[in-house]
Amino acid sequence: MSNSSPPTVTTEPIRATEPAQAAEPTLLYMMKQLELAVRARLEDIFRPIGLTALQYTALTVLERHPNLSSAQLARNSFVTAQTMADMVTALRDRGLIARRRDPDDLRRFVLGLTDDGQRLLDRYRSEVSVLEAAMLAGLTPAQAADLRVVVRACRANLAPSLPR
Amino acid sequence: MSNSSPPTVTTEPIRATEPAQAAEPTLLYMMKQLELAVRARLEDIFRPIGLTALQYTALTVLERHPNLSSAQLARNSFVTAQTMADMVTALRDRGLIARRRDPDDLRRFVLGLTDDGQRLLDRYRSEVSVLEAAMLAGLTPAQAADLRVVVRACRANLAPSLPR
DNA sequence: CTTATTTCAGATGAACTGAAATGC
DNA sequence: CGCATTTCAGTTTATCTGAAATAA
Repeated sequence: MSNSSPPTVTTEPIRATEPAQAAEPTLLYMMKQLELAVRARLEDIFRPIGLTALQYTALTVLERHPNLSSAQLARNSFVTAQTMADMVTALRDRGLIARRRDPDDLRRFVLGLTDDGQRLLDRYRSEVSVLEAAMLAGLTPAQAADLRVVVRACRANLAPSLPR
Repeated sequence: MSNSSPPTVTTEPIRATEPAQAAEPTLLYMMKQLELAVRARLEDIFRPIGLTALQYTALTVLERHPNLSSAQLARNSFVTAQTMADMVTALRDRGLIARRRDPDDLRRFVLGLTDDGQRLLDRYRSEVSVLEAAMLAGLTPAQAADLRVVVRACRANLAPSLPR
């Protein structure tokens, strides 16, 4: 899609008034902005090796929870099973993950990191930690610890079905 | 793209080991999960009226900061100017925002909510507040207040160029 | 019989890059 | 001149919906 409507020089319909109230953004908005900033930094880190932030995230999930199926991973990431299937294919083609049939449920393929995948995570762990540290700069250790607890609680409130 | 490689029943390359360590997700990951959950809820709220979460967010930004240009709005949202131009067109076509030339810089069009746009925000404000409250359920008022402060600090650390 | 998982196929929309016109 | 903003044009890529095969 491209832009369409003519360059009408509208003069009236805009609400003229300036910063009426002090303009405090909602917490939801600030969190979204923060997530966007984090994601941009993560993309910067992984762009050189052609990995998206979502793919990197999937690898870290598989590190903590091996033997998930692609469908489970999809629910975890709020995407459809078909979308995750494509991402799993990409990561398998790069040799970062592999899969085998679940002996207990022959419909499922369970996923896991390959040695290459594990090495990749090991190689970038410190760089990601540096990013996290940069984000938390200036906070007291207590504030940082509290942030973990509170974010976990918020996540549980809104997505109780998610593991952990 | 669709899936390609043959259904190779891989048996070996998977690292067999189970939950080696206690598997504590990184703070970055938990925040991403939380943001995904929030966004899914926002999409649920605004899907009935055909508004994306990004579009709604743009409206709230214009409410707090009238007279931004499309390019400024783009930088705020971490998208290109072209992408934001399309979104601005969509919102103008729906009559939710309008624009006029900036008298001080004739290259720019400054944006603002129309009365319809303002009414839409007013109509949904309580629903979004309910979502925010649901997210914060079970937290003490002090924890919730601290979350604001800490998120703002984190955002400033990673995106110092952003307004506020 | 119903449901979950995977896979194939196609459609859509949201984002991008490149380039031009205009004005600072 | 260089830079910012807007706009036009085309492309890519990620996501979706729909449907089928297999197995619980």
